[in-house]
Amino acid sequence: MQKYNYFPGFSNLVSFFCFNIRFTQELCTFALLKSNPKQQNSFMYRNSTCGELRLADANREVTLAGWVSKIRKMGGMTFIDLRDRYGITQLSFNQEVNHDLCEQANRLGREWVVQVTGTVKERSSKNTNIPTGDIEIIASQLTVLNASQTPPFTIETETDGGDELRMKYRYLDLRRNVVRQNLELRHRMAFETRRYLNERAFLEVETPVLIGSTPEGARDFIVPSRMNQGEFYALPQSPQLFKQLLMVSGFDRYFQIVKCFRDEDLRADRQPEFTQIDCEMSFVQQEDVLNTFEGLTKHLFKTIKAIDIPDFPRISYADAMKQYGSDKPDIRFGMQFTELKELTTGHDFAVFDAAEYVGAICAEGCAAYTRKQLDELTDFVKRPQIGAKGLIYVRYNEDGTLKSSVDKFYGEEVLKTWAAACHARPGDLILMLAGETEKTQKQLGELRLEMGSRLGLRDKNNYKCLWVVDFPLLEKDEELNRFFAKHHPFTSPKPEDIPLLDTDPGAVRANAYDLVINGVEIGGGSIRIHDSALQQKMFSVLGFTEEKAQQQFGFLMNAFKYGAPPHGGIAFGLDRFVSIFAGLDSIRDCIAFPKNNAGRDVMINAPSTVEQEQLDELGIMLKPEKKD
RNA sequence: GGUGUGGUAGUUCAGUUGGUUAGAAUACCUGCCUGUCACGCAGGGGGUCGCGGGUUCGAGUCCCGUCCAUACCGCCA
Repeated sequence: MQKYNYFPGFSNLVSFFCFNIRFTQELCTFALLKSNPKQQNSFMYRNSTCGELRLADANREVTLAGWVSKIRKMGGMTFIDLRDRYGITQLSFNQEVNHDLCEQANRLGREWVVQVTGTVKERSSKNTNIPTGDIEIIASQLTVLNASQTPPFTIETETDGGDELRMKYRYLDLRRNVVRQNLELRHRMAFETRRYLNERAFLEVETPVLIGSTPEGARDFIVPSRMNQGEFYALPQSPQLFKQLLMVSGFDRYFQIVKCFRDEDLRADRQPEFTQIDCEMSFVQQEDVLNTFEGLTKHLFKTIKAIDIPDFPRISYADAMKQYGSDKPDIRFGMQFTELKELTTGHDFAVFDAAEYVGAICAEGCAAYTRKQLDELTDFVKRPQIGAKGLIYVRYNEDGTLKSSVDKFYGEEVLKTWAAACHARPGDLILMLAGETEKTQKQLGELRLEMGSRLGLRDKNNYKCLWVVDFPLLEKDEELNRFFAKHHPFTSPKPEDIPLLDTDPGAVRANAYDLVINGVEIGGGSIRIHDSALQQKMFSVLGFTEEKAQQQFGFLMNAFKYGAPPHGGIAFGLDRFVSIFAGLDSIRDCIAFPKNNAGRDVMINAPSTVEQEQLDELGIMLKPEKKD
């Protein structure tokens, strides 16, 4: 319903033009605005943006273009908030000064695209909430570039739209300040990453997106090949093999900000296509990689958020599991585990006596927790997702007395030894879980995070970085009774652990490392195997036959025969990195067009069925739908 | 594949023990208003209560199924 067509016959031409101009401008403005905002003056639709005019510009005649954000009709006067990417500028129309123009302004609607020419004037009543609040434009000419339907939700910072609707109309959602700012942050982080790596002689090299499928790791997205019927490409889960080949080629320092694909179920922090800052270096050891990318991380914190981060602490995988029950500990707060197995056995309490592991955390100042709060915590750990059988607590009261849920079995003297082991003080609450070691540590880790949240110890603006090192090389799948690579099959074992490959593969540690920020795994990498014999050995431990290994990774092992340098690398998840910087709970908010929980793009409705003709060309026949 | 939460006006939500014509705010439309900036005031339109079945004299409300959304578990080298 276009009430006013100001350009009958011309509107298509105009919008085509408009698009081209805007597009060119988008590419230039970021750099231009920094150096000299006035350089934009020569563009055809506008000579200023809605964010730049100030009191100093008073009496200038300017032309702006943008979207009608709000109209306030006062009777004889009308005010319009005109919005573009750079901000909001108030347009002022006065019936006494220009009756027809004011009438024209009154007929505009939200989100109409207009061009306005007028004079910058100091406001008689200023708005201190916006940067342009000291001035307004006394309009002399108004052109409607395009009308708009009423948007399905308000395009404001505090929108009334829910997530589902915002995703369906993502192009409108992206007009909102908060969402656009997330993408601007993403741009700056990618830009600073390129600057930092470029200054250190890294080359950005593009690697193919249509590659072959490999059995290890996540499920591949598969692309049928028309020219090779019955055969399929796969989309890369990472450019892993190619970046290693680039090292063999002598590129020495490679990086790429690159889309990667994994056909697995989604989460708030997992999308089927995501972006990695993918890096590889030659002639380096673990220490070199950690220093280089600790430097990158510090550079980003410094340049983007103006925060100086001290040197990152390091923790071994084994210690992380023992102290935090997680391979990505949130070290914004302490509350490390205390093992109490020895102090709990021999008191006829069957649960503890039978348990392989008894662990405790000490929640400072929580001794006064009510029955209800303790029940909530018990329910929390008993949820199927966590799966603990129950929760034992010990209150260390302010008066120094101790009270526990297992008083029947343990006297106060024993409880005191627990409290001492946990470094608990009067006023603290000790929470205990028992059971099989690995499982219980993970459960206790979840409880620790929950307590950290409840106690407000996980401040989004407090950043704690951590290297987790010495990951195990292999992980045993108990069901299949075989080993899988924990990182990937090209990760090198620690030299001193190589003999264990034959005797105790599960105990072999890898030259692998993860960067963890505030309990989020931001990046991970390893020093690779560069010796074809060791690589062959690795494949055999992983249960590949020689033929199978040759078939899947033959090109890599062949390449290693032609002078592969020692090399290693790392990959950062850009989406997660940005969402940590932006304080977001979900990576979707820093992705322009994300997928929903079911892997759908609800805006363009993908995935979708294809024409029979397309299937025929590919030689693909669909299975009939299952009928039960 | 599993568990939890949700689905009511364009939108965000409320809706009591199952009981009269399903409400609020906001958005939208109309009128009034010359300094608003969350403008204000008056009025108006707007509903297949996700869908299907069942229980009941009677279902937005209870039961079963199903679809959609979302968080998590499995999965994610």
